[in-house]
Amino acid sequence: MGISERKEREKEIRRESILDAAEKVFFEKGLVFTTMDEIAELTEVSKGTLYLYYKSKDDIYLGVICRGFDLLAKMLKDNSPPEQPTIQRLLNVGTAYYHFFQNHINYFRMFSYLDNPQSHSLASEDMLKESNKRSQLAWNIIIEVISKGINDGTFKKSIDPVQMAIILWSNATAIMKLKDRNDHFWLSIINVNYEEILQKSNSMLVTSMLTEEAKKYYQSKF
Amino acid sequence: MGISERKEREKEIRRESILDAAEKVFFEKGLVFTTMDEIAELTEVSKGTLYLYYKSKDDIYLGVICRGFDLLAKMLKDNSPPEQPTIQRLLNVGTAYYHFFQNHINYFRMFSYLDNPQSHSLASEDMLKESNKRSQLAWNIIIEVISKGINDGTFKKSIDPVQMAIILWSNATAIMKLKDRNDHFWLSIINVNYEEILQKSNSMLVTSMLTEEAKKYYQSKF
DNA sequence: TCAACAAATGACTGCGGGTCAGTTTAGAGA
DNA sequence: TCTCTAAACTGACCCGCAGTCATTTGTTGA
Repeated sequence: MGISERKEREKEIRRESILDAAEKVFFEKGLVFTTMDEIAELTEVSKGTLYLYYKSKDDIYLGVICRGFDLLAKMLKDNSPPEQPTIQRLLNVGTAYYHFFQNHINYFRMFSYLDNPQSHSLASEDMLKESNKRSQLAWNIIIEVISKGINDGTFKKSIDPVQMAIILWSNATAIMKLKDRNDHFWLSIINVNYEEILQKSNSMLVTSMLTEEAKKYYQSKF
Repeated sequence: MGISERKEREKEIRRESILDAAEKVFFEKGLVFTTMDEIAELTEVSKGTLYLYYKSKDDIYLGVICRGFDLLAKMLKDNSPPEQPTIQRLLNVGTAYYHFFQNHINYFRMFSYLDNPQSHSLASEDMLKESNKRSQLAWNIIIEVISKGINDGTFKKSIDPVQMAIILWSNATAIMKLKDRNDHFWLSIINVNYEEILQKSNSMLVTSMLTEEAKKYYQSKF
């Protein structure tokens, strides 16, 4: 009989509807200033019910973060079709990340929750693993592109794809975070063009990856 | 009469003794799990007194962060005496930062508080400005080194010192954060040698800065 | 010795995450 | 159609903690 399956589906729907509401409130107020009562009210459910579906406020937060990773992975994937030349793919991945940053800044900001392991004590291990799994999907896309580039002679053989992915990703993330901080808060060091910095640092790093042939071939790009 | 001066001094001492205590607790438990009662007890003072000296828990946290910046700036400065060749100075600044990361990891971790502007609403603007001022000291050291390198022909004229400082610093910070996260928590992607990554990315970036002459002269370094 | 002022105290308040005893609902069996 | 039971749901309540403030303690200068 399909009853237990239907129940399962309904449960899933409720889980999602909690995330729908939570997302709205988190986007507006951030983790600290969001209360469980607000989420409950917007979900049209009692506070107690929230705890039937998620172990803690932090777990709900991680639930929303998972959505962010899924969206990011999708954007990266859609913008780096395998038929393009490798270097174009890599540049497109970078561009897609920047678009994610611009158009889904709320998700982007939520990600920094994961940077601060002190706060994790409040989150369940399950949700941490889950969010980690989702983030892995995004990583794999870049790693795959770099690997392919090494095989097809675009990038130096000496490069380790995982290492390089970490370098490129970290660099981009760090600079976008700074940009965000300066866009919305006072501490701007004066006029710093972060988009330009991102461009420059990225091209420095990518250039160092290229083989001599690829460099000749693509030098018009830089 | 020197009485008001003495009082002033005593107040300063008390302010510092609060930070002494707070530092211990924060280092051990982190911001979230530290209570004002604990800090009060360790300072041997009542909770109310804490609020005579600092506006909030977050302000005390920022007070400790300021100490971290002072220490960092000192370490960077001590390790980059102006008489050294520029490139050596820049590399030494990098090494000093890494030493700071290794030996004063607690301060390093506290810095990420500033990355998350959402949490700032609880901190007073005064303390935020103060901590920002202290961090500026560290920035200035790198900017100065790079500027000098541009003048003495080590680095390309096309480089903007502030931009380059941001790039180098962001890169190093991001990778050290990842290393920290992996050293102490589960989510390690497997065997990733972060020290090597730091080395590589840094040398990629620094190499791209060098003039052709400097490259020839120092190529043995890389 | 005392008035006036400053410093320090700790019981108290308010808030919010999390709990759980009790209520409602929905499906199974008669 | 009418129980009966288990699962879903509820919201009053608990507890820990940041921050407050009326009161006490200490200091200074006359």
